[in-house]
Amino acid sequence: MKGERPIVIGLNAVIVAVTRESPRILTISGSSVSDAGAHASPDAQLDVLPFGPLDPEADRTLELSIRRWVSERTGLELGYVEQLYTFGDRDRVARSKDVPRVISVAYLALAREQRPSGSYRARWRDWYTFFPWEDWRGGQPSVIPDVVEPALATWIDGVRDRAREERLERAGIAFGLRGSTWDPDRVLERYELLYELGLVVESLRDRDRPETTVDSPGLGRPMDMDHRRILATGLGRMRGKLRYRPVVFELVPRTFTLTRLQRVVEALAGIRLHKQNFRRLVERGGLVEGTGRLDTRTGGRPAELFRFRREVLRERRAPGLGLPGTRRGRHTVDGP
Amino acid sequence: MKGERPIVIGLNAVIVAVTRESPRILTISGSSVSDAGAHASPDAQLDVLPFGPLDPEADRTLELSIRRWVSERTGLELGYVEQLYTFGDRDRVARSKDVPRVISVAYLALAREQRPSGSYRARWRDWYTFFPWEDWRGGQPSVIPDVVEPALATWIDGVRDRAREERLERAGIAFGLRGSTWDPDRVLERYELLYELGLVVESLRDRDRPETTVDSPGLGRPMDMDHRRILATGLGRMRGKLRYRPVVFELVPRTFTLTRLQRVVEALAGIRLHKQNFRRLVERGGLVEGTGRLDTRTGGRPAELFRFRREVLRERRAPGLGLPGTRRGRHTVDGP
DNA sequence: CCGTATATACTCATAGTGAGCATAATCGGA
DNA sequence: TCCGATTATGCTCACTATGAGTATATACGG
Repeated sequence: MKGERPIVIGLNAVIVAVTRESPRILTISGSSVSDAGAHASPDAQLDVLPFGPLDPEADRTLELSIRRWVSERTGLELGYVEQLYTFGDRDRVARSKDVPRVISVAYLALAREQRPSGSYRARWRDWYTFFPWEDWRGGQPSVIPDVVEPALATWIDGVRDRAREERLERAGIAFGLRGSTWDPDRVLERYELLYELGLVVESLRDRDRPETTVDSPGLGRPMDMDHRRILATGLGRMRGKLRYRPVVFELVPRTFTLTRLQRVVEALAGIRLHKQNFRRLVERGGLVEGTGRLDTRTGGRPAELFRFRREVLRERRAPGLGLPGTRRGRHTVDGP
Repeated sequence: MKGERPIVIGLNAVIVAVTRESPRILTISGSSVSDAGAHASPDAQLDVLPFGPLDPEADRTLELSIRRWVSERTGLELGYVEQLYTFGDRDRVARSKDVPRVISVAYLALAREQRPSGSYRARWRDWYTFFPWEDWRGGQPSVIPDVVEPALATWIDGVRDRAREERLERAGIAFGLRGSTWDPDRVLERYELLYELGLVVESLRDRDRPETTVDSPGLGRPMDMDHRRILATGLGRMRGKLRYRPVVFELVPRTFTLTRLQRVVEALAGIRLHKQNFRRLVERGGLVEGTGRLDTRTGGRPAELFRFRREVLRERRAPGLGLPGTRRGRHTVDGP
């Protein structure tokens, strides 16, 4: 019969900021995770994303709830906020039937980086700490040839015929092998594949015993529960969003040089962009306008300071920064 | 204090099919709405989307839950399913504090049309019944100049200066006025604007008394609770998805003529497409392959039957049917 | 005042896209 | 049998977007 196991609902936030060339997310680190909710793992070492229960009366909408409690607990005022995904797998928090089923409505939020305050043990972390294979700014990360590809090869050869073909194809698409292009957006797909392969600590933990916290070689810092999966979802969404909405501007100061803007995009997308084309895109696309002022601290020739042109929102249909490879064509890395 | 008002969680489905040139959604119509859940309005006339409570133990994931209960109640086997959005506004079901707060996780699903079976009072309805202003296949729907535009004008002139500018801009973007292009995807934006204007019956009901069920002139069939908003979200998502994922093929038979395929896309997008360019897109894009067989029942020259090329999924990055206006440029209607 | 570093401008080849013209294959009736 | 209507299919053209590369401008430190 239904109705025996209670259901609780929580809110979850993936809060993104960028410092210089480092994309960051807000995490709650260390031990007193249990402050955050009733259902925390006993493991004291793991990070979690900010989350908490939903107060059924306090706010008119879920988004307002998120904004309020992030602000109350960390002092951060969020800029752009959008609903990310609702996570509700039966065993995502615990496999026991004695523990309530937790449905988490996750939000993606952008903030200009500020030091978080408050009693909450919040801190910013570079998101590539959790996903080292996602940062291609310096070329292909070494974990891929060293660890991922061999593991994929074994996995692929574990079955035959049709099934083998499917694995081959899936691995190719996810990691840009065999003539496919590396697609920065497929973050979740890659994480899930690594999870399936058992390369990611969480999958061992979920399959075997909670105590398993072996450091997998170069495969990033784990998180508690399914929070790394939530984060992967958020990172993928963030990258996708970059393409067709001018969201970067939520992450940079009011005026900025084009190089600075480019660095922020590159940090998020995890790839290097062609400088001249980036300028063209952003200027001719009407996304920015010059202020006439210059920034002389750049090293060489001083750079003009630009600002975001809000008007673009009504002019163009989908103003974003089309990352390369939007159509087809291979992406080449363009050394720093 | 929190915790006094209970929270319940439900699942909600927007199930899409296309019959000939009519895009349809599955609705539960008529009186015994209360079968579907504990919290139904007393009004016997209104349609709802299929929805029900979540069984916390039955299925491993929410998506499996949706598939199971749709199949149990209507006999439909769903094809493509994706999570749509989670609706959790405090007063979405009732304003009273004595009624639990209902969080609904909505899914978008595609099905080839079949007659629904089972005790559930399910039926297909053309979705333009609910959104008459969204169907531009025969040119601009008359409600827009007749009803919407005058109402927008009044609304815009209700304030001054900056605020007026903002309204002007918002209306322009949503309905493609003042040099903006009609964007088929902005379904939710338009619905919400009409709701704010009070043109849509639901907004009167929510503001005043539940008994208000006046037929608004040409502004479509209302639904119970916020289900029409959910539907608008689904329709918008569906249209967006068309652009970059080959989802249409879930809605057509295994083989089809290109004209038939085009009609289905047009039905969903609510606009007419340029025939030759549609062919080019779909053929040269590698989305379909000819079967060699012909369909002679088309009237003029027989048309070749095509099938979907699954392989495209691994070849191209984002294979969809880029509707016109993806970049900029005005969309022209191309009379039937 | 020269080398280095960064910023900005311009060119070129190619691919995608909106629009329209031209040709092919069927049918029903004159 | 041939013609007009009807639908399918093929092709051209202009224009824009984009990936890539070359060239010029303006600062700094010696």
